[in-house]
Amino acid sequence: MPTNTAPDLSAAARLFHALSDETRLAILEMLQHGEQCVCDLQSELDAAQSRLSFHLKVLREAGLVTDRKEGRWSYYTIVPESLATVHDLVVEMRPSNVSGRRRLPINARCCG
Amino acid sequence: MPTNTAPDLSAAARLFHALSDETRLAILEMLQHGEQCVCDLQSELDAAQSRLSFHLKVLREAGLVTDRKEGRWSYYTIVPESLATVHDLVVEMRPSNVSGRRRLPINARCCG
DNA sequence: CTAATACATCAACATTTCTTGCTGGGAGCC
DNA sequence: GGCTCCCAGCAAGAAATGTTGATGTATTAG
Repeated sequence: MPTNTAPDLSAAARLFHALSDETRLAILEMLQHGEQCVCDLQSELDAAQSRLSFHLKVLREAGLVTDRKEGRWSYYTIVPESLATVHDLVVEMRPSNVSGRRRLPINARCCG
Repeated sequence: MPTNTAPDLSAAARLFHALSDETRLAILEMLQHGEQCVCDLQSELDAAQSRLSFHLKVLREAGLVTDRKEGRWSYYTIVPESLATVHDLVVEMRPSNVSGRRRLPINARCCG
C-alpha cells in the first residue's frame, strides 16, 4: 500500500514548475495541434531560438514532451501520460477526496 | 465564443507557479484534512513561521487558499474552485481535446 | 567542398524566488 | 497596566530561473 497522500512532493513540484511559465504553456498549446519542430514554434511564438531550446529542455526533463529527430529537424510532442499524472495530482488535492475529513474542534488549543 | 485555447496564459502560469514548491504542496496536503491554523502547519511541517507566512501568502494571492481570522489565530482553507480551475487547465492541454488535430504534412518546408 | 539551416549548449548577466532573522501589531491572559 | 502568543511583513542575502548573444555540431542544398 503506497502512501496515498505524499507519493513524491518534489516530483509533483517539478511537474508544476515546468507548467509555471508562459512561454512553456504557449509551447504546449501549440503542441496540442500535433508535432511541431522548433523553428515553427520559434516563428509562431516570436521567441529567440536559444530561449525556446531552454524551455523545451525544461519541458523535456519534466517528461511533459518528447522529441524526435528527423533530418535536421527536431519534432516535439506532448506526452499525454505526463498530463494525466498532473491531472491525478490535482484531483488528489481536493479536500472532498479525503475520506475522514476532519473539522478541528473549535476550542482546541492550537499550539503547545 | 471565447478563445478556447488561450484564456490567459499568465493567469495559468501563476496558478501553476503557486503549486510548484514542495512546501506549498505540503501545506495543501495538510489542508485537505480541513482548516488549519498557521501554528499547526508550523509544527507539523517543521518550518519557520516567516517561511510559512511567505508561502501562505503565495497560495493566497494565487487564490488557492483563503484565511479566516478567529481570535489570535488564522485558519487557512483550500478554495476548491481554484483547484477546479487548475483541473480544467490541465484537461484543456490534452492533445485529444483539440478537435481538428493536425499532423504536419511530412515534407512541408519547415521555415521560410 | 562550401554555404546555409536547425538545433543544442555555454557563459554572462538580469530577474525572480526562497530563506532567515528581526520588528511590530492585534488578541487574550494575569 | 504588563505579558505572552499568533501571525504578517520587512530587509538582506542566497539560490534558482530566465534571457541574450555567441559557439559548435549535424544535416542538407548547391
